[in-house]
Amino acid sequence: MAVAADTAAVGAGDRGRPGWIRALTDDGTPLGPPEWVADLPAAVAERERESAPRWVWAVGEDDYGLLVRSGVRVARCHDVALTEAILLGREGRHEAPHLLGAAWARLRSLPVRPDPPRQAPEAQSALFGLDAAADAPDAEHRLEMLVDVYADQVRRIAAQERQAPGLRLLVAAESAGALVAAEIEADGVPWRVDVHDAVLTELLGPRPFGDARPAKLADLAVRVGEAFGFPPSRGFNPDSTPQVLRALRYAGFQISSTRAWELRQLGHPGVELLLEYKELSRLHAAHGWAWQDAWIRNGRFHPEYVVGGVVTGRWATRNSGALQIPRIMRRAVVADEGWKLVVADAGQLEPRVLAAVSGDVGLARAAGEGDLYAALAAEAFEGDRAAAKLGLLGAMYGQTKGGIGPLLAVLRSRFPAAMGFVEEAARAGEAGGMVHSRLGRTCPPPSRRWRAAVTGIGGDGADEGGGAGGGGVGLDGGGGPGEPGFDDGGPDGEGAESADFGRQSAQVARARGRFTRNFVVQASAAEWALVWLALLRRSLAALAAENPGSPAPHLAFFVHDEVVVHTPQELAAQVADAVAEAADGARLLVFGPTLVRFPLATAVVDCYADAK
DNA sequence: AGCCCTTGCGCG
DNA sequence: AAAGCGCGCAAGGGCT
Repeated sequence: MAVAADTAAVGAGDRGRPGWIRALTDDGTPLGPPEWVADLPAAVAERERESAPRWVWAVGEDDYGLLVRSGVRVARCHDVALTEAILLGREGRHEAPHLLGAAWARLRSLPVRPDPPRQAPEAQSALFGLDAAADAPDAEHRLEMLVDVYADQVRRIAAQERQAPGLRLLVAAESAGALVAAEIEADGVPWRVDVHDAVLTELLGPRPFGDARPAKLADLAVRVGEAFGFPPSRGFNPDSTPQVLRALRYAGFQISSTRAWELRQLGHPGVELLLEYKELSRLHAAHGWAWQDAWIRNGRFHPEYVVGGVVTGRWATRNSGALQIPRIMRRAVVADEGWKLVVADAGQLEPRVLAAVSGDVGLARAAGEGDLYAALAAEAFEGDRAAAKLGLLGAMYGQTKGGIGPLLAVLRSRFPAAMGFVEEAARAGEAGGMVHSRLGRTCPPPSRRWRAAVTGIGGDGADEGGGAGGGGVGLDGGGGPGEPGFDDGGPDGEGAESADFGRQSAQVARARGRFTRNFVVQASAAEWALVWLALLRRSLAALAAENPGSPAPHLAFFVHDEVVVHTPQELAAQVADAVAEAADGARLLVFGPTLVRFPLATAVVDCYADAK
């Protein structure tokens, strides 16, 4: 009487090993009673072999992480927490709690409590997105909650079919992203500690004891101090911005900051030393020996991704700075013996995405070429590629100064649909409205502070963006994305009357306009990349299945528009093909028929640093 | 000692 | 040549 289920909900038990499984139809209707299994990873692996259902779980980061650590991989999932965040975002409630407990409470019109804080990885399996309080429901009850919330999410997605037809794909891709993230975290980036050491030693001198400054930095610090007239005994610290500022002002320079580009204009002999110090100091602090101790285990760097951690849907990382690995440190990323790295970079991704989402035929034609900027330059900028690039980037970021005006004017006249698209998004943002990505991810609404600063009223009026259970919006103070710190226009209420209130409020409004202008592009680009990743993951699994005699290739790294696959050498060519096919598949799924292409710069290398 | 903010730079 | 999006992270420094 085995029923082949499309979908199966899964719940981890408190100790991680036992758990519950329940077969469902794809709309969440149970096909039978919950089934207790003594060894959850083994049971999941068995069902995966039998029917490869779409697994439903509360928090992929935890639930799938547990499975992966037990050596189990699955093909598909529905991640309730990530889905809830996307659905809440469409309601303008980005800050509302989104884990299973909160989602279920909202569904039942019960009081919604804040999401529990993240726990150490060892404790994660027990959490299941719920408070570990004394009244936390047992595993079987949690499975019921999971099934209820899943069915509700399926209904909510279906209800948005007209306004957001891409939502189903977005949820699938976001969930698949969580699979990729968990697998990369477990497999890790191949990282040669000896090479890392060699690079550090070459640049900084030998590893110092404790947290002493490495020799090269100590030496530079003294020389910088001397150059600016500090006797060595005074202990000049180039890491201290106020000290550097004082020194330079004392030397007669009018300088507003110690940013590198500003220092470079000074022409003081100490500046070069200072810049060298700053560069090396940063390398040491951010990716030096301490970082190595913390993050490299057994020749692998294990980053922690936060899927959908950025408002635009880009991934973030926790603690390791994985998305900011300095180019020079990529020399330490080396394939194992007999293996290769396939490194693929989707070049000029955002302008291509703009061409696709805006439906601008002229820009799409340029984006059908290998070098979009060159094509654009030939078409509208008399062959001046630099001008074409500057103009297009300026249009996507909302640049107004630096002589960009004429370039934007050319773009407006030649590519009205593309320019109209970003300018419409900017106007919506300035007016406090919401914008959406290609697949339906929604930008956050303006904060209370933003509205107060723009309208001059209602600094703390009724603000709850509707919705049961409200909870949690909490501190609205920091200024959200697109809302860089702005002053409240004066020490007290009379700011609203002051002469420059209008100017300030326009400035604040425009800042949000730049955010929404960029959101529609960056968020759509993130979706293309997510689908690319998901399709590639599927192809790699198929490739592994076709080559049982060979170890399996695996995704090793992902940064916004770039992937690294670690593969047995004999499969490298096929992996490179798979990467390209996935890119084209993502184009079709996300954008449908379009002239736009997403060409990749792909390299098969031993060392990441050799890819570019 | 620890919190919170600012600064500056790494990445895309 | 410098002002235009999204982030994470470390260090300094003011505060409690």
